[in-house]
Amino acid sequence: MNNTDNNKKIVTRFAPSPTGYMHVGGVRTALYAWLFTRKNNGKMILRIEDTDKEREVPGSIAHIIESLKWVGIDWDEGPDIGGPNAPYLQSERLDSYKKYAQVLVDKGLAYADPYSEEELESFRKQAEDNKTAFLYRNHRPENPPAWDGSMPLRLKIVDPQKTKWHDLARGDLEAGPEALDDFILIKSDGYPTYNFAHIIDDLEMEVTHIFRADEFISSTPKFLALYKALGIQRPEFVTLPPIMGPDGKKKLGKRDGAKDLLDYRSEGYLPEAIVNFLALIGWHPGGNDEIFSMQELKDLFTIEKIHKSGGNFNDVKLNWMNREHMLKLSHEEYKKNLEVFIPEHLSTLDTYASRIDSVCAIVRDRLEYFKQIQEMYDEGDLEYFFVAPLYDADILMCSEKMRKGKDLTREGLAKILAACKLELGKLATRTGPAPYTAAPEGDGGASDGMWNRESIKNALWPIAELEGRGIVLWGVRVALSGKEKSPDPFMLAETIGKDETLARIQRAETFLKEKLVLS
RNA sequence: GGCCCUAUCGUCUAACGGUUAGGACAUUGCCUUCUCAAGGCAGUAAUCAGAGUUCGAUUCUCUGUAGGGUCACCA
Repeated sequence: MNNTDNNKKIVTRFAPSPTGYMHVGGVRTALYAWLFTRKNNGKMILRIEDTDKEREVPGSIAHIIESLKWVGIDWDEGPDIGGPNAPYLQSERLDSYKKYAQVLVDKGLAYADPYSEEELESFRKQAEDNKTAFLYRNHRPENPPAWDGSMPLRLKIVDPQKTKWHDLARGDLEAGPEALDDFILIKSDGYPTYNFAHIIDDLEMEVTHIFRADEFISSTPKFLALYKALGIQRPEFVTLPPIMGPDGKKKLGKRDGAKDLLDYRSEGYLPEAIVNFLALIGWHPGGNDEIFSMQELKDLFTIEKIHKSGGNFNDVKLNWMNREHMLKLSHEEYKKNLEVFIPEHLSTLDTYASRIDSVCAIVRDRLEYFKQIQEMYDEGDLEYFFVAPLYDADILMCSEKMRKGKDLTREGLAKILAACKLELGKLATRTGPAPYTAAPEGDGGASDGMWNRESIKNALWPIAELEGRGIVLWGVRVALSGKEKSPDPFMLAETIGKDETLARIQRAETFLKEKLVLS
């Protein structure tokens, strides 16, 4: 608090345009600004750049706000909460732009553009034919008409020269005089262009640091010319490297599959993981750590560590990272997140409440994002936890390889299952703590005859050693799950409970015998 | 095409003139094992190219090459 007294308070802004949803590139810009602001006890402003009425998409402002909030980004002033610099919609700040535009007109640094669209187009074509860059200033009207608001207003570049400037993230940058042209300040519809509006707003809102995307580098000379014309000091530029699509060929954009940020929410990604992942495309604190919480990112963040080169958005690694964050969740948090995606068909069953905790624990190692539980369901890998499965004789009988030379008939397997049932029947019904916490290592709970993973294993083991592990454990497991692939039989038995375990083994036994008689 | 930016394993990256160029994801093999998953161990894999500066370049300079951005009454 007291160490920044001598310095000007840091003010940043995130200024999206309401032209649709928010994608990961935009979020990353907001994230860096936010990390920087919060680390330095600054102030963050949310401003909506809605000067293009054509492209505006209704509802996007609310959608953007929701997106930002989801990943944990907040702001001190904005259209939703107000503030001393209100309004925060550019469309409501037209008077300001007009005021500064008039200043420039009075100074002789801005003038009305009298050309029609067709005339402009022919100039452009001319330049193209001559293989030179089109510069409006080469066609600047000698005696422009007075600006009455019906024509576009352009900035007059008086002395186009090479421009040099410093960017906090990119270092020293420069551009030739070709980058400087008489650009439009106010459009003929009365709205300002981005180029003009953002500079006025940043001035009035006293923004000190502009975090922006890579594509603004090329228009920076124009901004600089405007700052100069207005006679004002510019904020610091912090230009972020681009995020490329998975193929690394193109800047990630909506057209190239950049998803709506909120899609990640509906797929069961954790906001912490998204933030962690995004933070590390284009920035790294150094060292070998990769998993960071929002708090850690905030503590570690420095502009100096922002990269210059672009990075790819690789969702395979995002999935890995999401799992890492899922693993950090407490059981209760995990369960809460998971249950959103469990089909109602299952969650309304009588067996659901007593088994879901255990299912959470089993599923923990297997999911990279919560919606994958639905994929499990679709594959038939979830239902058997709650409902007795149907059997397939070929699956119930394990493979030759598993038998390790031993002969096995259906009747033989039925007998083995009967023996397993007998042994398991001797165990007491579980009365202890929830199964997901009752998986003691070693012999804890193994000798007391309680129904848990360890005691189940001990009950089954002698039979498995006698008849062959492959045959017995496979047989019991499939009797419980009905599936070729599933968690091990001990976990399954523990999860579904003693009664259900015995009942399912009985069913499998009967199934084998009946099948035998029938065939 | 003009202007501009960038360049380390397939991908995300570490290194701020001296390292056997490190980690992670992915991939491959092995171990564990009743299957699947998880886990453990191991392996393959990079400084775009060419000049210079330097005792020494991934690191600094230049050229080339490649990729990207931008040249709107869009932001």
